[in-house]
Amino acid sequence: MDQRSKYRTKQRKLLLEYFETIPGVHFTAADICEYFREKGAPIGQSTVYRQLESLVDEGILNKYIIDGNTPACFEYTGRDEHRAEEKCFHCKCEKCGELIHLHCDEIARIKDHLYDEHRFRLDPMRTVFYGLCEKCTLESEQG
Amino acid sequence: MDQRSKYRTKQRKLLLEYFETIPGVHFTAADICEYFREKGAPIGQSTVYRQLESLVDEGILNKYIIDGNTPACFEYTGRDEHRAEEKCFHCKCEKCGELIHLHCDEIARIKDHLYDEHRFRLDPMRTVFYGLCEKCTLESEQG
DNA sequence: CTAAGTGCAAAATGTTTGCATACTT
DNA sequence: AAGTATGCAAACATTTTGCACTTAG
Repeated sequence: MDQRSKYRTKQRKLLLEYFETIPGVHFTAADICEYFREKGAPIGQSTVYRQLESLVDEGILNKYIIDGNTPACFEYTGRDEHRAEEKCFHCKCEKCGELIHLHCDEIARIKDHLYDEHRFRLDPMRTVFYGLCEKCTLESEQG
Repeated sequence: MDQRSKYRTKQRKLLLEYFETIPGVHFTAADICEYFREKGAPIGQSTVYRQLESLVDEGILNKYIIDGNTPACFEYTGRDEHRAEEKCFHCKCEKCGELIHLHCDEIARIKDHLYDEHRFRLDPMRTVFYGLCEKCTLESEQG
């Protein structure tokens, strides 16, 4: 389970530098491979997968699974305390893919409920609420 | 998108008969294949996948995608309004991988909150709460 | 020098598909 | 008879792994 990186390799630096230029943008492992291949500085796909895993583990990237047959989506959110913040949760629209960051005390209630009633320790940073955003709800209600 | 079955084949009947004996239970496509193989009446895996898809489409089964590397989970809820019951949610332990299936009114509150306060229509079937199960919580607090 | 990371190619995994055959209606 | 479903094996897509080699500390 200890997936943290210990060495500052060239590949890791390249990846981080790139991610910092695209905060909030969604990308797949394949996107990253392609980007560096086209740039003329290819990074092996196993390295990409391994670094992505590390970065998720370190909390530098978020990982979202849209559905089982679609490649996993990643997103750079920064290294900061952003995720230490316990009042933050994420909603992802199943239709347009929009990722919504919410700040709200309700998450604390959910967390307490899960622990008190079900002995489950919720990890709010890891949990993504799927559903429909306002825009897509309206669209699908009309036609 | 029209995945509905038109013929009542032997395989479909066998599947439905079995599902009716395990309402609320989680199973994967592989589980089903194995069950019928061991029973001495094997059903081809493509048939299993195709029937599962149909049954989800017809609203007879629910399908849950836990994460990209885990097989999809299905659950029989019945052919009736039963399936409109949205009191079910899923917790996945990040450590041991256990999937916990909870029936609880709280999910309705979360759903209402997300809609009332954030205009987000939660899809409880698609949403998985990540965290630590009781066993793993205890283990990590001690050893 | 040692531990960790890289990258290739191969394996693993879960699911879908092509097609000849068999079954439903 | 016509339309649909089956089941095998092969194809697919994504991700993981084994291993020899390279690199960071």
